[in-house]
Order: sequence, then structure tokens, then C-alpha cells
Amino acid sequence: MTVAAAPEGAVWVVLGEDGEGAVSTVFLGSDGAVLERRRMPRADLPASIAATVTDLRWVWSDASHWYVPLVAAGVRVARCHDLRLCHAILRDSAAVSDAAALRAAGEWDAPAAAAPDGGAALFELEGDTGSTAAVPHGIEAALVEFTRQREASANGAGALRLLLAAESAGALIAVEMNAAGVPWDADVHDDILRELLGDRPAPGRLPSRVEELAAKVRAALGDATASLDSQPRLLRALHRAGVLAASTSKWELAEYDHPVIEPLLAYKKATRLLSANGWAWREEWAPDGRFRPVYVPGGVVTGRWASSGGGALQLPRQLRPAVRADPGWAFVVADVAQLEPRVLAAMSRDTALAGSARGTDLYQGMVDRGVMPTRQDAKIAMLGAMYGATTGDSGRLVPALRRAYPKAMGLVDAAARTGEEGGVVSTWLGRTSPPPPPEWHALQGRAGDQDAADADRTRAQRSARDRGRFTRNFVVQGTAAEWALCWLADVRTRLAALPPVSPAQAAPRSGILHGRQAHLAFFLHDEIIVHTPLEQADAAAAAVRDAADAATRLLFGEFPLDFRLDLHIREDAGKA
DNA sequence: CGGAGCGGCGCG
DNA sequence: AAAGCGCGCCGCTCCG
Repeated sequence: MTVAAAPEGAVWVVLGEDGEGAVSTVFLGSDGAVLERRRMPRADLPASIAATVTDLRWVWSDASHWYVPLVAAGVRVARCHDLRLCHAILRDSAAVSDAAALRAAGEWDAPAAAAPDGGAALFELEGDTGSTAAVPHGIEAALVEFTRQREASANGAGALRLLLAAESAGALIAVEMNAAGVPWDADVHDDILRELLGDRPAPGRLPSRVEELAAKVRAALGDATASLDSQPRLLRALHRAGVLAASTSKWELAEYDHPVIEPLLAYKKATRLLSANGWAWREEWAPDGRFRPVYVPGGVVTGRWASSGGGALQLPRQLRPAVRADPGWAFVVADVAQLEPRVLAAMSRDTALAGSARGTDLYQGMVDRGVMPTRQDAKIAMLGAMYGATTGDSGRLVPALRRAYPKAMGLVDAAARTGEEGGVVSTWLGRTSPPPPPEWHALQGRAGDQDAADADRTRAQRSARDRGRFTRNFVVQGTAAEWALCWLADVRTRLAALPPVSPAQAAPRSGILHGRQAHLAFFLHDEIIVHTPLEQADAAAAAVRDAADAATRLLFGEFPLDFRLDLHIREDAGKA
């Protein structure tokens, strides 16, 4: 197939379905004017995209719909504008002066599409097999929505456009990481399971060590038939044995001194591992030496990613050693030290807090400056300040923080006040919290009546405080997510610029797109894992560090603060 | 029988 | 010691 170059001056190229088995690409200039329109059979799309100039930004309805089959076909795009994700941001953003047209376009409010099924079905079959996304995929709908979004974001701050770009880059990365997968060593996983659970049992049976623990628990309870998996029945059995706990949670049970406690806690830990990340989990989620979680960019209100299936965001640290690089490959494992407090320092321009953080562990910096007696106190206090703690150790420590860092604390306190009053708050780049539902306002209204019942007043107050803690945390968690997205996007770009290694050094299970090059393999809020050929490990590590600095400058300019990374080049992802 | 609700626990 | 934010998933119980 011959492919014409992109037209002169093209900046955007909108992609959409255009009739039976066909797609169209519409090239737009920077002013949004249509420069050229091309229609082609759907099957020609991967080759066409692979041949098109790389600095264009692809505009499409939904990355799960368009990009999954492209990646499966070995095609990467450098940049995109994901209409579904950007719609969700623009619709609610306080930085958009008139979102009426966007709010009226409810067909773009669909949630994330179904899990990518990994197949290339889109280009082989008619119809939309794997996806339940309700957003429109047609070319005309895309053009109309893109125009709406350009108009909505045209007059706003550059920050908002940066957010749209970062969110869209995340959509690409989520698809690519699912395709590449996390290298997963079944033998190491088995060793861990056998150590903690015993040998793998026959179907329907419990592993030997779990059976032994259950027997010990029943013996200690003096009840040979006690049910251990039903909270109400277990609680009654505990009461009969003299353990008068109010719940069966482990931190409450740990309070009691009774022979049943130790085996019971071990039993709970073992059955948790078995059901969450046991042999059945591996057969479903890492059957071929790769763990392929489904990431859901923008899946959390704050802008954090969520995940769907496989529990990607809950992988227990216990199992980290099973994350093992391929032979001849290594990991760059990096996490940001105290991401959220640093973000708070930067966005509040609190030079005192930034000073405590610069060049050091932030919590230790607080101790060194006499703000907190111990590192642990500093951590508890800072988390309490960002989460809205009012009681306990954390609540007691917060006032000292207010004295030492009035600007930083002023920012989160103001966000909390806004939330308590029913208002919305925004992140640094302009993602805005969802407003409280109508019932919330109704409750507050009732409580304000002259003859309101005490119970209503109490409920309304509690509900207002809940709202305040949510908005307090939203600004920090959401801005941290923005920093992380910018970091991630820049890491991706830098890694893509590394030369491919020889076919003999390839990691075939990482896919055609990633198997010969350092690539992102995992992302979890403030941590990334890059899977890299050994010979590129130093370059990949430099990319990760440089991208962190670039993200900091991109968001916060020359504000004097560094975002420190704990970074290691290793063969597994276990604790350093 | 399936789905909602919930306790519990894993992650940041 | 287990409150104060955001999640997903498991097993059990309850309900229609």
C-alpha cells in the first residue's frame, strides 16, 4: 500500500469510522481548518498510521477502541487526544467558562470501555466485538466533539491543555503496558505460595498449611466444626471462647491475648493470599509469564488511574519477588519519595515546606528543622493534614504543622472549607471535583431550618465534614496524579527514542512493539517499573530521572523544590 | 438463582 | 494504635 505524506501544516488528524468496513482520517491545521480527508478500508489503517508523520496528534473517540488493535499490530502513535477522557475533564472543569455544549453531549459521558481483549478483532471482523463503550466512534461525531472541546479549552489556561495532553498520553500508556505486561516468574510465585500455603491442593480442597492452621484455630476455640470464613459465625465462636471482640478484623483481634489469635491471623493471611493471588489468579492473569492488568486511566475522581481485573493496584509486596526480568533484561524500579507533600509544597508555594524537603527525605527534613520530634510523627502528621484527621496522634500533631507551614496548610484548609460549603475545588492543572449530589444540598437545607431535628443537624454536619475531607484531599491527590502523568508520559517518550536491541536480545512476550526496547511495564500512583535490556538499563534509568525533573519544571516552573526518586536497577521488583 | 451490600484487606 | 483520603476484589449474607 502506498501512503501519501500528511498535508503541509497538519497538526491534528481525526480518526473515525466511516461506513461499512471503512475509516476516515481528517487532517486539521492548527486553527482547526480541514486540510484533507482520506477514506480507507479499516484493514489499511495500521500501515497508514505507521507511515504517517509522527508529530501529528491523533484524535479519536477512545483509546481502548482504536489503540488496542493498533498496538497488537505493532503500531505506536506518539501523541493522541482521547475525546472520551478529555470530555470528562472539560465538562466539569472550573477553568472552562462555558461547558453547556459539552454537558449537552451526553453520549460522550460513557465510562471506560470494557477490558481490552488483546485481539486484533477490530481489523478482521465487522462490528464491534469486544467493546461495550457507548461513546460514538464515527468520524462525524468525532469532528463535532473535537470542535466543541477545542472551543471549550481555547481561551482557558495552558495548564488545562497540558492536562488534556497528559491524560491522553496516559491512555496510550495504559494500552501499551497491558500489551507489554509485567514479567511474571511462575516458579518464584510457586515457591512463595508453597512456603506460605503448602502444596497446591486438588480442586475444591484447601492447601495443607491452611488446613493445619484451620485445625489449630478450631482446637484453640474448642469447637471442631467452627466456621472460619463467615464473619458472624466466627465472631460468635470467638465470643464463646472468651474473645469479646466487636469485629473479626485483624487489628482488633491483635489486641487480645488468647491462643486462638495467632493461628487465626495466620489463617486469615493465608486464605487472603490464596483467594487474591493464588494459583487460580495466576492462571487467569499471568498464564504466559506476563501479568497483564487492565489499567483504567482517569478511573478515580481525582484523576488517578484505577484498574479492572487482576487487582493490578493491589499486588501485595509479598509477591514482588515474582516480578522478574527476562534473561538479559533488568528493571528500573523507581518511586517518588513523599510525592503528595512535595506537590502540596509546590502548589501552595510554601517555601518553608519546600525547604524541609529539598535534598532530603521530607519527613526527616521536618525533624531536622525541629518541626516534629520523630520521622514517624512527621509522617503521621503530614498524612493527617492531607486526609483531614481530627483525632488521635495525627490530629494532635496537625496544629504544629499549621504553625510551621502556614501556606501549605492554608491551601488544604481552604479546600476543606470549600467542600464543607458545598463548593468544588480544582487541581493545579484544572481537574475539578464533582459537585455534591442534590441529596447533599437537600440535607444541608433541612438542617438549616428553624425546627430542624437534632438528628438532621448532626447528619448534615457529618456529611459536610465528609465532603470537606474529600475536597481537602482532592487537590493534593489530584495534583500528584498530574505530576505522575507528566512523568510517565515523558518517560515513555524518552524510552521510545532508545535504539532497538538485536533480535537475539529480544523479549518476545513483551510484544512486537516493546520486545526490543526498554519500555514501561508497571505504574502505581507514584511508582514505575521499566523493563529494559541490560545494555540499556543505565540509559533507561537516566530517562526516568530526567523525566521526573522535566515533570517538576513543566508543572511548577522554577519553584525551588526537587522530587526525589528512590531508583534501583534490579532483576526483580522486590524491596530494595 | 443472581445481584446488592458489607466486612475485611491488599495497594498508594 | 488503627483515625483521616482514594481505590478493587474476595467471600459471605440477605433479598427479590
